[in-house]
Amino acid sequence: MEPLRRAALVDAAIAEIGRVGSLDVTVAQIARRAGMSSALAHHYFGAKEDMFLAAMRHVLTLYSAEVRGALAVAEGPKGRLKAVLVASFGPANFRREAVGAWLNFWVMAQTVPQAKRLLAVYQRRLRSNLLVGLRPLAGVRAAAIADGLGALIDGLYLREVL
Amino acid sequence: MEPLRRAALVDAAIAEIGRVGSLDVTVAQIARRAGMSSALAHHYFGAKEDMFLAAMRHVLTLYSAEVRGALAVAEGPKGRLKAVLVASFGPANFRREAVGAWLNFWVMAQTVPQAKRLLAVYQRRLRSNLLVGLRPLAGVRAAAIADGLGALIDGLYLREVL
DNA sequence: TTTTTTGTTGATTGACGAGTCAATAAACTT
DNA sequence: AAGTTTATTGACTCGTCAATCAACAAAAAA
Repeated sequence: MEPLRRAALVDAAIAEIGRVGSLDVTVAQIARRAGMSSALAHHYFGAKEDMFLAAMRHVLTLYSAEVRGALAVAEGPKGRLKAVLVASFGPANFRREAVGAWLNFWVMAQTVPQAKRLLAVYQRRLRSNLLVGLRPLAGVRAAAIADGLGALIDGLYLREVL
Repeated sequence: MEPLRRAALVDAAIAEIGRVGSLDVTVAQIARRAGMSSALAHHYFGAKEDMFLAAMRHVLTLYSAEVRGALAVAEGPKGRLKAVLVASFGPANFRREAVGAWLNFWVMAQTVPQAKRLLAVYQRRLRSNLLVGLRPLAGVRAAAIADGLGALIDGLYLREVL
């Protein structure tokens, strides 16, 4: 049961955060959506924050998988670059719920060190993925372009949230 | 007293939101920082949310003023464009506290219609300011570039938050 | 079958926080 | 001086919610 319940709770947490638009989501709400009592949610995740962190990790994992998938079939530098962009704005990342959750994970990163670390990992990986495609095309300027492109992606995503 | 108290509360709210990194800030905290009782805070702003909205309005107003100031002394399209960018990344917007507050206003915009409207006004204005500088330089493509540039600004800002 | 482990919940606790209220004080008005 | 408005607060109410616990059910192990 444990893995099933945990997965259900993680999904429910993402959906609920997305629905409400903030982290002001009660454990009871999440548990209800996942079809169980709030006590059970506490049983599987010690504290609420652990649940949120697991949810964030899950979103990030999905994103990683998508990028990896796209990169696997990409050809040449331009192809690789395009793959990252397509994956970043692919349907999985734009599942209504995930979009709403994303912004709130950002907020969480401000307070919760664990969340900050997760986000840092994601940013490093995005940067490195962009660099692979950019270096053959832009040489020394690749690093600067990757930084700008990363910010642009986040910015466009941010716009989409509203 | 009223205007003084309100201003003090708005400043305290921005500072406290920035410090804590989220909207989970108690009225008591804000009031204490502003040097008064929580009851008094409730006296001047009916509800907590009103205080937050006033704080957001204040930040946005400061930003507007800065852009206007920079545009006033700008010469030519390139100058105007640069003025908007300089103002956007100017020191006022990067006061430690304000930076932290921004992200949370974004979150608030997801839930509170008033906040959404304020943010929309800001985005429209930014876009139009960019367009003034861009149209002479890019003609028809100005609109698309302005959109991208707007997102880029937000994205860079977002990076800075972390 | 008895015992143990796993799954599950209703009820409760304890803390916290927004918003109200009654009361006091100080400042103006008449 | 008496009255009226404005400023201010401590104490309180009421609701909410995370987390715990004791109890029950059901499956697995002995």
